[in-house]
Amino acid sequence: MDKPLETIIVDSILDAIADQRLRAGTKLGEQALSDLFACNRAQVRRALATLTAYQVVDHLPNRGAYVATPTPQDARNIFQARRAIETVICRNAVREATDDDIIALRAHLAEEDAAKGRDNRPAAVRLSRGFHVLLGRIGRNPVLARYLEELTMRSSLIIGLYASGQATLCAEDEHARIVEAIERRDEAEAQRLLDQHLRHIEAGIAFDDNPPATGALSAVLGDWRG
Amino acid sequence: MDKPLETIIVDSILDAIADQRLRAGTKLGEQALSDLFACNRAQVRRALATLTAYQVVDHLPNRGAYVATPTPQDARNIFQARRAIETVICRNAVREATDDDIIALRAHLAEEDAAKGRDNRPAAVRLSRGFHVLLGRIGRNPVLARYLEELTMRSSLIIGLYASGQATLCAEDEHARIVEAIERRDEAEAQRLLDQHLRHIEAGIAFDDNPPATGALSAVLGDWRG
DNA sequence: ATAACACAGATTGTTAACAATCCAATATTA
DNA sequence: TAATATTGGATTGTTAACAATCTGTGTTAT
Repeated sequence: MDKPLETIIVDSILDAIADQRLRAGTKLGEQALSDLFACNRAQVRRALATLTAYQVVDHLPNRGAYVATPTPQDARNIFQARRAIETVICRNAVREATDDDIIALRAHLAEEDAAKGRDNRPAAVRLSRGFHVLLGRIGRNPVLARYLEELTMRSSLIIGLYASGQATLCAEDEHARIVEAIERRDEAEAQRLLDQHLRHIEAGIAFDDNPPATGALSAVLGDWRG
Repeated sequence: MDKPLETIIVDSILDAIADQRLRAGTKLGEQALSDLFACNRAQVRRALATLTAYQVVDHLPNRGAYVATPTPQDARNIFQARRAIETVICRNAVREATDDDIIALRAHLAEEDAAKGRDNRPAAVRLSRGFHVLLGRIGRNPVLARYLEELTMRSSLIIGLYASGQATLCAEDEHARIVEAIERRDEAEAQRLLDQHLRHIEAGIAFDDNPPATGALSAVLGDWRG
């Protein structure tokens, strides 16, 4: 079941963006990527077209592809969209979560807790997003889940741009309270908590400083071989 | 301001799908498309990658690209997503619609009415979708607007598949009532009417018969030169 | 010293030829 | 006759070479 290489390239870059290893504005050179993934430029080119369609990459004609740099206005729109979508996902989750789903959620909370205890920020970032993505899967609507994945990815870019320094990760107790509400099948409360949670994240963003630093591509996209 | 050709190909195909000129399941051969748009296959290939990312095209490895064929389950998910997204768009529209926006909405209603009067079904289909897209623009959130465009496109495929015969177009008086509510700045009522409108469309779909007919590509994508 | 210009290297965009895969029609065999 | 093999044509996937464009550097002229 070897996946097509183009999929691997896309997923590797998406993972790197979600984990904040790839920062906004980083150039994604065709040659660099084809070297990294040991393939020809055509495949890289198609992968970049896909990522551009996902709006996590900006493609400037004759200049190349860059990791998208959301503006503050984008950020507001993205978080409004997240509230619209995640609210419904959350309602679905309350209605349709199985016992196994609840177990998975609790396990995830434990992982988040552990990562924060170990002061492992990269893991904490990944797991923080992972909570929302997991909720998306439990919501049993792949259409909404996919949009949520896109939006959480762009949220990672936003947080990396405008809140890199502070502890702007999802507060884990907010996640825990949402899980409790889902377990109680308290639809209204779960939705209220999630909406508030998203507003907290958005409020924690400072729209002033923007350090557009960029790192070496090979260091960041190292071990893509599953 | 000549657009890149890839964009023209993508938009042409999207327009054809939105207008129900391209039906679900139609094969999009690379050779046929490069002949039609007078370009080489590489550009067609990237355009198809973009359309695949938009989920309006299915790409089967070594077999080619086909216009997506949403399942009944897809349809339910898509309409739930539309309700989530369009409800928020509608609220935004009520809050931020300018006088010019209202004028544009009324003009659109008139066009819809005229097309229906002339029994011009292709135009009616296009304008019916156009109403929702226009609402999306007035909502002033490009992120939500883009998702809505994707979803209305897929809705066109669904209606074409499962409700081709009947008069399952948006009832124009429902559109009119929504505009009136927006004009009155009656947020709750506008949202209620829109939600109901979407439920009506969904209810009008019969999930039994599916005629996967397919037409000639050149007849359908004729005049792409702006 | 600054600004405009020109050139060289690097990067993206395009094209055409070649390889691999699939599909349908025909031929073969029980 | 029905099921399976085979074979030819068509379609997709890959590769490499070539053209166009951009970026940065160094030069020249004011």
